[in-house]
Amino acid sequence: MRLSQAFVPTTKEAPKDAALPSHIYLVRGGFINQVASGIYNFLPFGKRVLDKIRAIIKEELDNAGAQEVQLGFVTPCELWEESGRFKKYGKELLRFKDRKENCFVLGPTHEEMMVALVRGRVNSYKQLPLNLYQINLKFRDEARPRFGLLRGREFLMKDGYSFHATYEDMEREYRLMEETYKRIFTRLGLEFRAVEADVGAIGGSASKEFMVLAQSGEDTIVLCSECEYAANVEAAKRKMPQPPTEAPEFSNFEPFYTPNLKSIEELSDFFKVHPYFFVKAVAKKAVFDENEEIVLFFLRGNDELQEVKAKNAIGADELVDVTDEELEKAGIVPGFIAPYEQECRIVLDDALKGAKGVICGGNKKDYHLIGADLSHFDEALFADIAAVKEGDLCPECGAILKLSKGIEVGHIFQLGTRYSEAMNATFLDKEGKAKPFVMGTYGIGVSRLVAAAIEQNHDEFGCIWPKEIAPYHVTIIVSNTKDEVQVAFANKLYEDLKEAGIEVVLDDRSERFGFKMKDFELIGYPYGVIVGKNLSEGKVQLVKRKSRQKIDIAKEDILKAVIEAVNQK
RNA sequence: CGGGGCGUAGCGCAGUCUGGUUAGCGCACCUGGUUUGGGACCAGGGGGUCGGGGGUUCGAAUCCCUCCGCCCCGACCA
Repeated sequence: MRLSQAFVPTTKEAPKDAALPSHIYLVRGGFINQVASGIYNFLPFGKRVLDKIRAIIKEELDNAGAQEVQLGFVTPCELWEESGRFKKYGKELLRFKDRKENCFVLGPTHEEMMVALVRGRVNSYKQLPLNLYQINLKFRDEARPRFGLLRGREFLMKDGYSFHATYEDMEREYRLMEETYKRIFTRLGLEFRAVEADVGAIGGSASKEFMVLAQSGEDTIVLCSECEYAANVEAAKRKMPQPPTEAPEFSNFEPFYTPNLKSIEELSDFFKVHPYFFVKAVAKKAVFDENEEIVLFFLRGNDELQEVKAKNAIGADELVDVTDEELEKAGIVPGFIAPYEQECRIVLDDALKGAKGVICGGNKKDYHLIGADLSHFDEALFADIAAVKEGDLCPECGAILKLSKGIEVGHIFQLGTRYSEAMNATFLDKEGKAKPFVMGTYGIGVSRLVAAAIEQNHDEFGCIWPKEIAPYHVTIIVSNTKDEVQVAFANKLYEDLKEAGIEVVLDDRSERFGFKMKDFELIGYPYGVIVGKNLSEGKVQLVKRKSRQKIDIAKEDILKAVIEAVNQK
């Protein structure tokens, strides 16, 4: 491609609504532009990156035996009613009617469509297993789209669904997909982790998320400093913490006057006792399908509540905050809540099992109880509801755990029969009995990967594309387009590189040197060749985008040098 | 959905509080010239329903009402 003819509108300034590096550089570099909230156009270079990611995903999935299909983007409401998700999905599901008043939705995910496709066409265990996927547009009417391509409403996603006769076979496919995903993200040149995840609203038994490590990630992940253990903080476990100091000694179990002292920090100062020996109460309102109730969660004073784990522990749909007024109405004293004598449901964190000689609320304004003993509480009241924090110990090997931020770019689920049962999608097993398909589901955020790659790979000058997904491998910068010798040499090199199968652009625009260098850095081609004033001495320069280092190379050797650089692993 | 902010040329902004020539600046764009190793310079030029509608006023980008769009924090997020 000759840049003099390319549609790559780069700008010096970023649009004011771009905040994250990926958003700023993708817009400034002329890869994408925003059309509406959460909706983006892909310009030629952005489209090339997207297509490269897509091609790698397809190649690896096909290689693993999956088959690509393409489902309708507009899907009939009836299918969603069958699975029960029409009601459950909420406003994110964009619904509309056609001219004949038929109800449709824009597909946010395609479990229903895929089950409907397979249902009736696959009837026998002999036709299983089957893994079908598509790389197609999705639409979710997000309450708050943000971060450019990272959380859009319209986005490109690869979604795959596998169908099996048994759970064992589904688990085998799940492991195969995990391996395949690892190969995909490795080929994309990204630093990532596969982490244990919460299954969330989609349901199912086990799931793993693939996280691209980046500061700006929305997810917090827990990583072991020694072993392979990695988990989303929403699902992370830990080894039971040990007391950080010797336990305080209380001669009695009795109320203690603590005027206006509510926070653990204040109490810890007051008693000169480590927060670990306090019992912290977190009150939430738990919302269920049919009703809602106040639930009190109790933790060690140095722990925080992990809401997803807490929600799962009681099987609630969601947890919402409660006001002090609501608590008082229920006979609870905010700030001084004890795990004793409560009318409402209580849950204690596992770390409190067998706790003795601790300090908790007194169920009375301005009083705490010292010397409390929790060892007689019913086992059933305990659950793992605390957020794993930096410095906690690995549940697998006992080494120190660290926290990191990640961008979720892939998610694999052992789904089971939730959709096949609801939609009556069955096959006949060896005994001739009808059974629902055992399913797995596997997603990759394709357009999100474009942004994630930049979140992880950029500097103050612009994008630094991993080689596999760069829009082009190399740009030839003609320093002075009025210099016919430079132009002729650059043209020849351009043709030779194309001939050699290198993806190359020729910056033949009549711009000055600095302008072209800035564009090179902004767009982030892995390599640049500068054809400039040193050509008269028989030299050109090879620039690596990442290091921004320029190396003089004899003009006869540059072709070989570029080919070597691009092909080197 | 709750809280906050913004909307003036393709992009970034000033002007709005305190109403008053022809609405301005930088970048980008067009023409001519100079320049050519880090987003050049000189001269000339084009481009605006001041988000939409309504109102107040002799007069509205500016004040009032209303609708819309976009961004940020939070809630939410297979």
